[in-house]
Amino acid sequence: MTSIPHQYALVDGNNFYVSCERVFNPRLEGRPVVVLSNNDGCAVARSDEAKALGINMGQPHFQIRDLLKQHGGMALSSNYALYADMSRRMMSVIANYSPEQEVYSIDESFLRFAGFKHWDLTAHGARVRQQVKQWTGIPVGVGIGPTKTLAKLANRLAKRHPDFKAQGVCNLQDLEPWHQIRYFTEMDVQDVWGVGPRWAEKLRALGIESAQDLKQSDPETLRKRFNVVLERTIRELNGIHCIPLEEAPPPKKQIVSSRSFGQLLTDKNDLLEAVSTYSAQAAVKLRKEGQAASGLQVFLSTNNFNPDEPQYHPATLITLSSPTNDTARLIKAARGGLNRIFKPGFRYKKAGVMLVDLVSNSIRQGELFGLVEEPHLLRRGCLLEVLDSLNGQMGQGTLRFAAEGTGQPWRMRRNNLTPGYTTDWEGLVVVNC
DNA sequence: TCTGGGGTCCTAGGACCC
DNA sequence: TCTGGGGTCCTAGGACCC
Repeated sequence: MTSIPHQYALVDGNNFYVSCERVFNPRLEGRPVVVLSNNDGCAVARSDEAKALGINMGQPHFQIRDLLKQHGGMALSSNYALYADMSRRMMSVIANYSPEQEVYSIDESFLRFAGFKHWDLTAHGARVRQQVKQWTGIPVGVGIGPTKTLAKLANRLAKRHPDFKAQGVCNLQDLEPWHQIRYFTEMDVQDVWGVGPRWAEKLRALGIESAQDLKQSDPETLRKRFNVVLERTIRELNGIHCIPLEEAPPPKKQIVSSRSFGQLLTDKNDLLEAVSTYSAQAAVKLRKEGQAASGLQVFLSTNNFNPDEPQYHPATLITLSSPTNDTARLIKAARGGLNRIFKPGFRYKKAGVMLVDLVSNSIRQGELFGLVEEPHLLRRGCLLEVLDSLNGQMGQGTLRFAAEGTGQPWRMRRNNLTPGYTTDWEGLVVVNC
């Protein structure tokens, strides 16, 4: 190959949720801190100090409570409004460093560098890092490589390997081939993007244990034993571009809103309220996406973790007569579904609503027998717009449907929630001089 | 006592059609 | 005894990601 291929960077927030909290509460620095999942269930983000204590991703809160206490640590409820807003800020800073950006997740962004041949990309990466830190307070790691998979791998080195951790940037182009082989050989095959625990186990059984082993495997053979996804990963490890940059997120194919309850539920009315609330939440997402749903699935679940408990995990799909994004219609469908699957005598832990068969609002077909209702539909549309805009300004749930209930005994636990520092006037940090 | 939530893609196999 | 073949669509299950 004569020309230098395009390069990709992966910029990724370190311990993102914890870092967001630390920006506004310096007392969290230097201590083990975890951020908990919904319902304060398990650890979904950990500070370096918490990782050093051996706290794992997804570990239940009750298992680590004492350990944290002993070490002066903290467990915070997740403050999603804060993280989403900090993410938006971080992404907009990163966007200044390339015309092509993919926002891959709440804390990760790919950049593509085409026509940057004469640039020192390592220095460029260092500038991204410095500026994100200065402008948002979030520390990030930067990995650079000729494919997205390699950029991911480089990012992992940047964040974890002692040789790069201090600078926080790793550009694979800077490494001599023998050097690269060493790092790839040190890396467990499961740490390659696209290889999960199941496949790692199967691969190890075939003698493929490191990233280097996988890189040198035959893509055709492994495609037959696994699938085309793993074949692509192998090619990407070898610098062959297979996974494109997605600058605009493709339209969603399904929208899920589900939640474990703060307590086990037996009363059908509580479940009806919960399912109505989840439908309303899903409907908001649906309208933001500019889509309408043709189907709605309702599901219920008892507590999986308790083997002594009688288990019941029903689900049902309701097909709507025409695609809709109207909260009222979706709530009605969901309640109908719940009535179908609910059985008394079980203690329910979780419920959810899934919107499926989504179609774009703009190309949506009129209902065969619905023409008479057009003016009515227009009015509904206006009503929903007002609802969304009011809730957008005043906070979700300010205005809601009666079916969602007022007591909401099933609401999730969030016992240690920090303020909405950047999204709520009440949450503004006050500095006493 | 206490164990998250929201997505995507791929494949195999069955149903159905001609 | 003997019972086609090829194509498409749909679904469930399994894997992955954050």
